[in-house]
Amino acid sequence: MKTKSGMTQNSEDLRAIFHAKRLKCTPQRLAVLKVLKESRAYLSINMLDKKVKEMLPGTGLATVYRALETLEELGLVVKVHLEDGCHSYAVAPEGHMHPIVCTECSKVIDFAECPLGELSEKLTHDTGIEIQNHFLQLFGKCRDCRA
Amino acid sequence: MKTKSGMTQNSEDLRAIFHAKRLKCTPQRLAVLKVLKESRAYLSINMLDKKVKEMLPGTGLATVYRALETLEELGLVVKVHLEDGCHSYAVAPEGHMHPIVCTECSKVIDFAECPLGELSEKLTHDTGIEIQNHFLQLFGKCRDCRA
DNA sequence: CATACAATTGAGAATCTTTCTCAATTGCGA
DNA sequence: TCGCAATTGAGAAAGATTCTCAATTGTATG
Repeated sequence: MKTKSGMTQNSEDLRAIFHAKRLKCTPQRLAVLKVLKESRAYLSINMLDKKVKEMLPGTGLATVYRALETLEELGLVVKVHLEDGCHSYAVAPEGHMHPIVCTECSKVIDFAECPLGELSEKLTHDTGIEIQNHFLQLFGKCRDCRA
Repeated sequence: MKTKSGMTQNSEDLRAIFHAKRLKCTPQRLAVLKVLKESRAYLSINMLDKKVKEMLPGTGLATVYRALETLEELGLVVKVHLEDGCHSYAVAPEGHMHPIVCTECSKVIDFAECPLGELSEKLTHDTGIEIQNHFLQLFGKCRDCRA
């Protein structure tokens, strides 16, 4: 009952998401998503590639790239920018949320209290710029890593 | 009188900034900074390279990369992440500010009303994560580009 | 102002990272 | 089950970034 809006999609939900856009539900795409879901952290392309190959041997690097692109278009995965300028990927949070990334262990905690709704309106009014989008990430050290 | 804390450093200020870290004040580094200051917009490496070569013919691409790295360390320049995942560079704003990037013309407007100070404290308290840093950018369409 | 030295530079090679190509394979609708 | 369009693997290609090294150039020092 709650699957469609809840934390995780089951395989049927996923299948529907793919088919709605005439995309195939392939083991490679599922593997990439599964790896990200299981890790609960940002993963670089190389780490992803490594873990996907463990889960589904033979998967090519190009396929990992392509799967990420597809999953991003479907809103299932987000690309993130790390402080050093590199890219990584994570499962997309539900609803409008922003991630807190632990700088030690790369774990991700999403938070929903986005302070930008009202600020955007104010800025649009003050500056004449029509705010369309924003990108926000926090970096910190999680409880475990502080011990 | 206000140069040291105001909008722009004059050449003497700059010289001091370099020398404080035993770095040379070279025409190449100055050119990269000048191009960024004059453009008032995010510039990709290639655009920077092009404009720097116009200002100081013979400057190599590697030097542009190295200058950006140095200027970033000095806090004079910031690396930014665009929506498509590419990197660009801009002059660092004074104080704690965040940029609004016009998605049409790449112009940058900095704003100072960072809503994250109090939110960070709240999150640290609620989640146990010690927030160290954050990254925030807004995207929108500026007045000129809406006409 | 001349000198010496360490930092910096230019050019191209080397090393990633990401995309593209194309034949072979595989989901999936009919 | 069949046929077709979408997808994949592998490697080539393209792009982005860093490295190497000899030559050059700021700058502190005298």
